Amino acid sequence: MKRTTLKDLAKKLNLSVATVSRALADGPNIRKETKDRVLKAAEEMNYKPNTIASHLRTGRTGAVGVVVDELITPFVAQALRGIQRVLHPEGTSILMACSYNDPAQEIRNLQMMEEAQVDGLIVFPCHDTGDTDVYLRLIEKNIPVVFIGRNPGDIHASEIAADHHSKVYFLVDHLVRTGRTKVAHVTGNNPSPYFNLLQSAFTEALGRHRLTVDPDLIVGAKPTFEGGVAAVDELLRRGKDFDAVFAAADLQAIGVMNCLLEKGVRIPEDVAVAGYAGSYLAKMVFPQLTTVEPPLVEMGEKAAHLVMEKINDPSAPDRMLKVDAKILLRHSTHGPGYQ
Amino acid sequence: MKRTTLKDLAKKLNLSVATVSRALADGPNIRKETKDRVLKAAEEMNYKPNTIASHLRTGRTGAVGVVVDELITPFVAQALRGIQRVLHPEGTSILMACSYNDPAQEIRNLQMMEEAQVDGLIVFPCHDTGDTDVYLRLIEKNIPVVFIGRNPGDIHASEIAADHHSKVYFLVDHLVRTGRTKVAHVTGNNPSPYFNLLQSAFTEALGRHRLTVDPDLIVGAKPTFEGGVAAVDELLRRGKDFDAVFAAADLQAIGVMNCLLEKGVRIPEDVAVAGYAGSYLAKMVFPQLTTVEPPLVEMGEKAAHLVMEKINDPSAPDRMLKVDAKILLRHSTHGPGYQ
DNA sequence: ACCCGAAATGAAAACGTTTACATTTAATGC
DNA sequence: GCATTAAATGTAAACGTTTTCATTTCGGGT
Repeated sequence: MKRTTLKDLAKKLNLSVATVSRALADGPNIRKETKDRVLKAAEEMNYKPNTIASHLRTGRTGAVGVVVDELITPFVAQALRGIQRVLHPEGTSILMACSYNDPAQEIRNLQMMEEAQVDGLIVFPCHDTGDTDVYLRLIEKNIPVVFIGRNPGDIHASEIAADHHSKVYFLVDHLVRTGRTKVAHVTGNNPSPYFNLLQSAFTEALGRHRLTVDPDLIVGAKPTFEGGVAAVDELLRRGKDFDAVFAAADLQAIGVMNCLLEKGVRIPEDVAVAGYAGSYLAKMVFPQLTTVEPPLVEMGEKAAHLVMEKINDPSAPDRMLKVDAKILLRHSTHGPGYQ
Repeated sequence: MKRTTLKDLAKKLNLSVATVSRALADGPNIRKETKDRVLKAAEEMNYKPNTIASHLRTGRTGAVGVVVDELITPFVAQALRGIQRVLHPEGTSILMACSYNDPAQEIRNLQMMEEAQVDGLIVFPCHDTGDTDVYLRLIEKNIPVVFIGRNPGDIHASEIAADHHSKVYFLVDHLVRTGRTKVAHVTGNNPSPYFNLLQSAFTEALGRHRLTVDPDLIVGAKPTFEGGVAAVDELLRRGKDFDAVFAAADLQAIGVMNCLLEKGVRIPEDVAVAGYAGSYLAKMVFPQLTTVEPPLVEMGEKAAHLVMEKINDPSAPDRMLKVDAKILLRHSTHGPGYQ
């Protein structure tokens, strides 16, 4: 059986389509009594508004696109929780696409979002950023864009970011203060503003203790478990001694740990391992991993709020929100005995 | 500046809207020459079809809803990869919603999908299934539904599932053959068809070796890391000796491992640990976890194909596809020396 | 040159809302 | 009781496609 439309309701109630429409949108200019009549009939005839028609008329799709760099890590998963928590109650749905850390795919995803005519976009950019033209086009089209975690290039859009510098500084400082002098750093496989930022904080923290960075103890690797394993192999190949590893990504740190343990190295007695931008994964390994955990759910919520704000009021200004990441000192850097 | 419409193109080219539309949809009944003219003009005027209008006319949204039970585990993440790989090239977008293992949220998500008028649905049902009415309503509305992993209740819809029984049987059999006699089992916190299936295979495999199941060695726990930790605490509290643990979920198994290691228990020397329905997470812990890995990407692809098939031909039959999960024997059950 | 069928194009309705504007009804003040 | 204004309802256009049906154009066979 066909679905009920406003027309059907109107006919049934001897009203015009307009009044029925007004009765359902609870605006003014409608008599309480007729409103009730309409609501009752809508209930009876199981009326469900055709959102597509509404979209055509209003020029909005009620959907926000979420383009993520990856999904395997809980990073995005957690943030999505915050996003969904804000968006769904507002009746906004989430159109998702994953880029799998491939800039070309990221661009395709954005184009798809453009075609789907989303009302706004929340983007977790890939580490390696490609072309930024799509972003500029979207922004020119007045589609609000909010970045989480990174901003590819210098795009004029809202952004939610953690204060990486101070956190990395604290973490590395902590490693040195607890007696480590030969700290290795596993960074990204390609230079990016993000990884460069972490590395400079790393360098700065060591410098504070009059330690110079040994280039042989800096190794680039994919931000994955396998990257961490490969990084350890590379470090060992280089033959320089190290008593701590600070990895730019948690998955790397976990790979580092696994590889070291495999080779009989004790953690943290022989080598301390610290990760970064982690999540509950860090708690699942043994020994549990010291890391810095951004408030992912909160970041998602903030991003969602920002995008909704801009959707509802296109003249709203772009905003750059800083969030405070939590430093979690655990056994991978100081063993169970540490206070 | 306003976006270009068919009308604009028609006016510019002195054609009717109809012909322009036909030219762009590459059907028959259009002269090669005019088609080229239209295409050229469309390019020049940067014409982008208004998909919303098209949706209204065709009654399709070009979106498939994906409702997932959780996101933290790579389970769904991997399957999504398969889904996206199939759907995106067909121009179908993915409307996502996560239920966070809350049946009430699952129902709300499904309602949201219904309102968004998705063309079809792929669902990873929660462990605890609530009301199945929504499903029945969706199916009655001729919205194709494909389940992955589980089928909540006995709903007449397509389904992609792994052959759990034989895999669990194999795994438990393997534990016994490698010398374990007191095998504990961590199952779900609430009885569900899925967990019951695993447990019965577990019982059957032990029975084959004339081992009876000690009810004290069966413990229910949430399918999470914390659930695994709690399960070990409970087992130790009960005081019965055990030399192996088979956990129904990988996160549980990892929690079990972590908790045991914390207490100085050696894995696998003292206790062997096996998980189930895992993913690359199992490879990240130390020692690496023995588990059964469903072909997640493939399952996602199959689900996507099934849903598209049914969207394109509503009379297509429902199908129940079995996939073959991979058994991964690793160090958590037999140590590095094992062949 | 004429007719016929096929191919190409045009006219217009339809999809189901929302909303500006016009009209009717009700309420208020004198 | 009548004018004035506000509230409630109706009319109809619009959103941008797709598609049915009618019309025109074209090519080929006699």
